[in-house]
Amino acid sequence: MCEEVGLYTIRDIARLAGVSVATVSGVLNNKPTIKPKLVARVKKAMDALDYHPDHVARSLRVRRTLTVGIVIPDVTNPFFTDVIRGVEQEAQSAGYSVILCDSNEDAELERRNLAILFSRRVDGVLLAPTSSPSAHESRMHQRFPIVVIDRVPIGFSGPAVMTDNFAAAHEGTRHLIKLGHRRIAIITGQLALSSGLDRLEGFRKALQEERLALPDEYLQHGDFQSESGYRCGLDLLRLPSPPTAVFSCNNKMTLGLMRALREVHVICPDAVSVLGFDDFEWSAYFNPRLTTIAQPTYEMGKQAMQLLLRRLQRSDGDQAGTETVLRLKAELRIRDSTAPPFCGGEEIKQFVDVSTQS
Amino acid sequence: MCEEVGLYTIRDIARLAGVSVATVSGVLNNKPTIKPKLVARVKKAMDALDYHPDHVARSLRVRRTLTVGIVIPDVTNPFFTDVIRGVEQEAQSAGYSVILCDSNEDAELERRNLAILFSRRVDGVLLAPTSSPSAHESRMHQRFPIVVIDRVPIGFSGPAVMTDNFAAAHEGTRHLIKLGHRRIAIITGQLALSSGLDRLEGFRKALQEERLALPDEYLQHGDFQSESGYRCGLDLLRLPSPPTAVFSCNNKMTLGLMRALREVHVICPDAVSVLGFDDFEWSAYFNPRLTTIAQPTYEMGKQAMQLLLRRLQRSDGDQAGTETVLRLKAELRIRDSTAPPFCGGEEIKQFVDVSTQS
DNA sequence: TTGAAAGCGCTACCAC
DNA sequence: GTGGTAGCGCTTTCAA
Repeated sequence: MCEEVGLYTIRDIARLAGVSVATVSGVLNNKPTIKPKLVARVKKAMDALDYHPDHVARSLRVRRTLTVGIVIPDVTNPFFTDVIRGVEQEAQSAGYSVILCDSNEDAELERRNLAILFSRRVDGVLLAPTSSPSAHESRMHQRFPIVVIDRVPIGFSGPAVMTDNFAAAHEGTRHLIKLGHRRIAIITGQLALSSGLDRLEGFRKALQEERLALPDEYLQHGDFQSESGYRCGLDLLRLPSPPTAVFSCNNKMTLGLMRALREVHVICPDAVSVLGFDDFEWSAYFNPRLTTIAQPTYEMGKQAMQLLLRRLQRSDGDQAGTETVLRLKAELRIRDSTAPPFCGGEEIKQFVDVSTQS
Repeated sequence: MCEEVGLYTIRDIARLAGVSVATVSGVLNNKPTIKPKLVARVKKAMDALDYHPDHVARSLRVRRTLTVGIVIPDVTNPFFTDVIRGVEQEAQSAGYSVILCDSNEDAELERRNLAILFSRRVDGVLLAPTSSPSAHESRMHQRFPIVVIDRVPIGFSGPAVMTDNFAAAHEGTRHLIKLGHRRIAIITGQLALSSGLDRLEGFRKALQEERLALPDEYLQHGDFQSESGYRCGLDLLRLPSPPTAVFSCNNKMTLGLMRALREVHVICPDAVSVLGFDDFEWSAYFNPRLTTIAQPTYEMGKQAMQLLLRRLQRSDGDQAGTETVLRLKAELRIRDSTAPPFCGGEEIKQFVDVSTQS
């Protein structure tokens, strides 16, 4: 029946209020030059018809959509949903809407999503890129402001906000070392991504500072997916001389690693300590409770959106502006999955300060 | 410098290809009446300029945006992100984009989000409503097709897709009963939501079938938030005669419940069994591994989007159509958090068939 | 088969 | 201060 309920236009309002469309438009845009009396009349008419201005028409006219796109590899990963939440919050309060695109860790899909977003004339984009080196060379990057989050492809330059992965990994590794571990392994992410490389480098640095070796077989190349954590974990545990501690570079891989541990009946932290990158609501309920490096996810989303908004503000012109890169500080959350090594075949010596957190 | 890169219009293409704009438009819309030769020429011109048609202008003209909105109470809840993933997938392959709105469990925000989506002239909306009874009376529900997911407010009628909560709760509770539990408590969600009420009813039914009592103090009213699970859990555990099993009606509340258990040093499942509604990737890594009722989340998202798309297809006219309600089947995943009751002060008798799953 | 022109709902300019 | 009107980029008659 009332299918076309409420599809009124500015002209309907104008007619009902007995003014011109220009006046109605003025009211919509809070033009201060319109007499209060008219404003009231127009508003009354709007209320009467429950009028909601057509954002599409407006966008076409003013050449701004008040819309941003966010392209992420996996909506299902709690890391990204926390980020999204921050973005959403910030967007809403600035009057923006956000179009969500899941690129499914697929560079081609990412490219296509960016094209779609361009067609839809979003004002800007937040992008957590896939690892494909070619993706960021797309022409889309010239089309609208992009703020990269979490991870930048090696060689990319432009505005970005992420965790200070180097420092975080360094701190986490130091925690392991202070516990007394000497044989420490790492399961890395893609090294073509800053988040992958920086974490490895922070890890390396901490080892070097203590003159600890990193045998090739302790350096396992993962890809941030659960499966790789599992596979690498298995490889490590089956080594003739397995590590006494493992640093897993993201939440998914930690999951895989824990599965591997369970499968070969290696008890954590008794036989091997586990330090995971990424914290999540459930970390404290694991068996054992997971020691993690918590990224400031929500904050990351907020900051990224704010950064993007600032770019959009700036006269909509020179996007070339400053190439801001924000590095947010992570937080080490020590729980039960890390402990001093258990008679690991080697010297368990020196005072072990478990409570250290610095 | 090249700020305005690629903002070409259909006229630019027409000029370059030496045809009229109508022809270009025809090519864009795959009109079969255009000579292949011209099509080729136009396409070449498009490629040359890397032309991407303005979706905004198109939307204004054809009065369809190929956009849907999804309004959910919490992007951060893995239940919803799995749903979103299903929606996204289905939307992408149908050429739709999705605008994400987090209503933060706030009825007023939900209402506002719906209004914004209407202004943006989305073709339809997927809505996981808050519990406020008034929300679904909004005029917005007359404006565009809405498919409700997960939970419908009591009294709502319209297309919806959700889990068969009654059956799922019934099956889960039977599992507890078969393990030998007699003193079984429940922590419910909002009973003004179908998901809250139906789970309670399924639970009740299973109890009644076995002539088991449900004392008032075993019926704890939660609100699907972690905090309420914690509070209700504490109340239950401090009862003079505490239950030997607790059924928690969603993932967040289960989390709170586990926290309560830990806090009062009650061992699960030795002292009390826990059955949680909602499964997630991490359930199997909890201490203990959680027995859960897994909803078909991804499927729910897919089905909901498909249902919506079908509505949109149907001549864009009679939305009044059938009031389809899909009830998807859940799956009981038995793990370690449920076990036979431990000399709970009462008779532990009869044969206990732990492996049952029917 | 192709092209010219009207118009989607809004804003912004200019004339009153 | 207010109103008439051109035009944002596209689709879609209708005429040629």
